[in-house]
Amino acid sequence: MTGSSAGDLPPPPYRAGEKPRRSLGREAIAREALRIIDAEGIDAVSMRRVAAAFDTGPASLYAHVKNKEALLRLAFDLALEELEPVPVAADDWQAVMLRWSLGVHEMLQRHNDIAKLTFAHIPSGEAMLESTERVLGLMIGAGVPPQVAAWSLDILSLYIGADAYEGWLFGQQFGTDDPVEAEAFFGGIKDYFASLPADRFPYIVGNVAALMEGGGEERFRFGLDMFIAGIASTITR
Amino acid sequence: MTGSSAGDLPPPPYRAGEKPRRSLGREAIAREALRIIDAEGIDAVSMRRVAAAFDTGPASLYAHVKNKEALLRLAFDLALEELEPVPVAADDWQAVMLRWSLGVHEMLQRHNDIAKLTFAHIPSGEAMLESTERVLGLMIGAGVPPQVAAWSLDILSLYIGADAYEGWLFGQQFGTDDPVEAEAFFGGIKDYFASLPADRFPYIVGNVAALMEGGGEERFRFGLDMFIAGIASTITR
DNA sequence: ACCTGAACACCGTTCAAGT
DNA sequence: ACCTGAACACCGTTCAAGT
Repeated sequence: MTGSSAGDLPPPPYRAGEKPRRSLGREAIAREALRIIDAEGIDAVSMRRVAAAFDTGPASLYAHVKNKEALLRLAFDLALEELEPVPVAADDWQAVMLRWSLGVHEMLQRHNDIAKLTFAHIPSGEAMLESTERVLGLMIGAGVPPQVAAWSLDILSLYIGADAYEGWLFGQQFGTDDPVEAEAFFGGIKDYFASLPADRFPYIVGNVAALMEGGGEERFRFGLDMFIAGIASTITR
Repeated sequence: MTGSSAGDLPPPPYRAGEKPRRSLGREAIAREALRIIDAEGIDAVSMRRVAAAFDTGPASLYAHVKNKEALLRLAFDLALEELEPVPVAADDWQAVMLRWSLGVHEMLQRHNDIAKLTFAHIPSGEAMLESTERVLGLMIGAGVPPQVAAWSLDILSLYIGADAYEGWLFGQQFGTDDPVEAEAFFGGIKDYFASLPADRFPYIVGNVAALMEGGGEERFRFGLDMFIAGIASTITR
């Protein structure tokens, strides 16, 4: 029997915490925050919990990020990097804009309530700047007045983020993604509208179906189409 | 000297806490929450602080409201009551819709970041139901397809709330309402855009002014006008 | 039904002290 | 520069006990 058989030896003390303790750093911290957002949403992110993933206390994070808000912004920037670049050679600006909008919307939906972080976020990442440049160029190239193009980009971003965030909130109001519960929730609202006195609220009562229809993707697409058509109408040839 | 001269008597003990201790109740609690929102914003509202205004502890509130979220919703409903009713006899639906939108936007701006509570809020108050009925009626009466009218109302509300919320957030990013600080903040962004390599980002660099112009009310109005025009274009006569 | 004190299980951030 | 334990000043919500 030699010392090389370590099977029944207690682990040496300096190896007790051997699990590959991840080292800190801006990106590692932001990535952990994004992981928590994906799993449980923004409210589940706390400095303590992020720090715990690195086997340390919350104070350690402050050497890398200014505060919690900055950490969440970094996590959002990571998510932005998932976006596919806008194709360079594309002439149909309306189709490009629609596809880009749907892509952003889908990305936001993949990350729980991350859309809440889109508000007042000024694009600074490389990828976002490039998308902005492309879409702006396509619009102006097609004859959209520059001021209209600039405002349209802002408003479009606002609409995409707001719709994604609202969609998440509605999802929260009936626990899980259970479609049965969703039906019960929206059905309850429908019944409420339908139960209003028809003499005082004829249009609401008479259009209950339309008011509840396609609360999700369909309504979003409708708004998108109408907005893009609105931009197109500003082109004077 | 009779007992009726109370000037030099110590206050009787049962009058020690005489200050007219406000009694609890759903509305009183919600009104206090709204007061705090107006003064310091939503994040300043805490169960403890609201309770303190009634000289009691946070547990007392739970006899009146389910939880903090419900309390904030009640506060928002109070703010909604400030809205002026949509005029009954009005034929120009586009003007009515524009005025109503601006009214809601202004109300939200009066209450700090209360716009954050507009997301996923289903109108239930008397006043809001009546506005919905009127605007819906005006649109449908003018020939807008019911489904378009219903979706448009949703999207319009989303846009109004999102813009107001984003406006508040931008206001936060430079401490107070100091226009000098605001100029420095937006000037910094402008300089950043202008400093990008012009060969890679020709459209951004070439349209810095348009990208920064009228970040506030002007851009909001533009989006509103375009959206209402979009609705109008769905009328087939 | 309404109200309360105390407790539970958390927060974000700062600070002095270490390396 | 980076990391840490401990502390500060808070949170929302629950619960047993009171009226």
